[in-house]
This record gives sequence, C-alpha cells and structure tokens, in this order.
Amino acid sequence: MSWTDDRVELLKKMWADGKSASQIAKELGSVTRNAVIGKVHRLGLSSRTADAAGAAPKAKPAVAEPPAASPESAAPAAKAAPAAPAKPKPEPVTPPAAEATPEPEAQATPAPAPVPDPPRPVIITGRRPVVPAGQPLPPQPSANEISPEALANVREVEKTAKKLHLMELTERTCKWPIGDPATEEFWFCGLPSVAGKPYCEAHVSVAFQPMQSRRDRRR
DNA sequence: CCCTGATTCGC
DNA sequence: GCGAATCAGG
Repeated sequence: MSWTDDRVELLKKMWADGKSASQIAKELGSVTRNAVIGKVHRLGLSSRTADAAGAAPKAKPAVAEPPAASPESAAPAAKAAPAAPAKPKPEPVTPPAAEATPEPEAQATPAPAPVPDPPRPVIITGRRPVVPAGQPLPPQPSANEISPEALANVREVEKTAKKLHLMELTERTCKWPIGDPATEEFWFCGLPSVAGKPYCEAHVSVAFQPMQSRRDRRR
C-alpha cells in the first residue's frame, strides 16, 4: 500500500496527536515506523510543536517550508470537517468521587500470598452509571476502597496515557481501559506495564489491593 | 532490552 | 518519493 491522501491525512492527524511513529505505523498498517518517520520528514512536519487545535502550524527551523499553495487562496473556514458531533475535550475521566475516608492505606503489599483479588478495572465514565444495553456490566467497585491520593495519581497519570487501541497492546503495555467503551472516548492506558503485571505502576496500585483494606468493608 | 525520532542513501 | 538500515539517544 502507498501513501494515499487518506493515509497521509491520518498520519498528520496522529502525528499531531502525539502518537509515536510505531503506533502510527501499527494503526495505518502495511508500513513500518521507519516509513512513517520518513514520510513525516518529507512532509516537513517534524518538530511536532505542542499546538494541537486547528491552526496550521508553520514553525520550521532550517529548511524552507513551501505552504503547498492550493488552488483556493482565501477559501474561508469551510474546511472538510468530519461529522464529528462535538468534542469539548474535557477530561473524560471522572472517577466516582472518593469521599475523604482517612483509610490507613497500606501500600500494595507484594507480600507472600498473591493477592487473590480480581483486578477489576473501574470503567470510569464522565456520566452516570448509564450503561448502554449490551455492555458486559462495568464493574463499579466504587472508589471507597482506594485511597484518594492513589486515585488522584491515577487521574494524573492517565493524562499521559498512550491511548492505545486493543490491537496495539503488547506484553508490556498497560491494559487498563480508560473512558466509555460505548463511545469514541475509549482507549487503553498503554504506558509501560509493570513486569509480569497487565497494568502500569499507577493502575496496578488501584487494581491490586491489599486484602487488608478489603476486610471489614461494610456494605 | 525496550522504546524514541533522525539521517542516509540505494532504489 | 520511498523506506530499510543505521545512528543516536532515553
């Protein structure tokens, strides 16, 4: 396969989104990360300036950057805008409020017995527990068993999630789901996973809890 | 080792 | 223009 306008478009999009060359290569398929990097350079869009939204960034250091003059000179905004309904882009992640319950909070105990605890990921959605029909019943373990600090940390970490799709997960990428599977706002953490565990450091801390904290949990 | 992007250069 | 091989790093 070659660099069709479509694929180039996707490439630009993902590159702007901060995806790595290898991630982009996987998503596009039929190309290696080298190919992606090569193309990125040929397109002149390297630097990857931290400006996301809309405007065409043009801040090249050395080489001249011919803006590829298109037929239309002053064509107004009406640029090809997909039928994307709305994307306010607020943090989709909003874990169930964790009341300040001064729980002692014993850091994950790698201790003797392997925690026989089901690593149940909390599917955190921005909305109410509204689950579209057909969903496998998202576990809502409620955060009352997780320390507020840990939760805050997780939220922080999730901002840097690699946002991988199912097929991009590997042996060493965090498989913690983020967002609502029923919407586009869904992906997997993707950060480096702890050796032998399916999740990254932050998510392991909320997925595997010491038995102690589960004990005497009322309700 | 795992991974990044950057460059080169034969095709 | 393309991208494998290679380089240079984290």
